Amino acid sequence: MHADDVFKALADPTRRRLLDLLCEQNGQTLGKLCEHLDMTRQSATQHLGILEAANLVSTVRRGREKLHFINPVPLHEVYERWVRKFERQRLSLLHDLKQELEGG
Amino acid sequence: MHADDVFKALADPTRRRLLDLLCEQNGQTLGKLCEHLDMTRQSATQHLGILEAANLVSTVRRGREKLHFINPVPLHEVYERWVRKFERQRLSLLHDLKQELEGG
DNA sequence: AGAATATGCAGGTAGATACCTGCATGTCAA
DNA sequence: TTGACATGCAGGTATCTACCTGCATATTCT
Repeated sequence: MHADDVFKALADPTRRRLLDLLCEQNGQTLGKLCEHLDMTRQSATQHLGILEAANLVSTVRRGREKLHFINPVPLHEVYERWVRKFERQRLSLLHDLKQELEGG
Repeated sequence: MHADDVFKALADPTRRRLLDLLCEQNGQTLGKLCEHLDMTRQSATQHLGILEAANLVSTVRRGREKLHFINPVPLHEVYERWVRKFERQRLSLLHDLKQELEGG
């Protein structure tokens, strides 16, 4: 897994919006997704390409259309590997700061 | 909460490394953190500034030193608001793709 | 076949980003 | 007070990024 690609892909609000749109209705075409975005089709294509490179979106060609599907696996892996560590130590990390602020 | 700041802050590998370093030992100074990074102190300062702006790191001055502490709260909020939605639908989202691939 | 539709590809540009160097400020300790 | 130490601040630059326009290709429908 390439954590950097996933994080970079998530860093852009348009790409998070695309994931949201696909979450509402999975398997949408490029044109359909563009209806909800305030930019040219070509720009949206680039964003979808980045999501695809990060393996967050998988595509299937159907005739002249290209269907886009969310792949939730990388998100899950990123969470497991990067976020849960901080979650586990959440209270103790806050405790460290609190103690310092109190002059510990 | 400013989700965009948090995601952008997490998009850089150096900044994720800084969070890791603070997770290992919370409350480190700038100089201490720099020992583990292959860049100038000034560059590291910028990264820490971005983490602080995203509220992922809180700082406390102690004399001429500046102590850095992780704040795990924004990470938790981002997870709750952005990741769990996909988690909940994980299996059904994969199901959509599988069905399309099988010619559904 | 020919028109309409859906997407692909090749540049071009303004602004953001991640580095850097150089110098200034503030704090501690002898 | 003075030297050493820790950090702050002001630019400067190369690269990346996100957008655009223009044109090409592929598929469907009449």
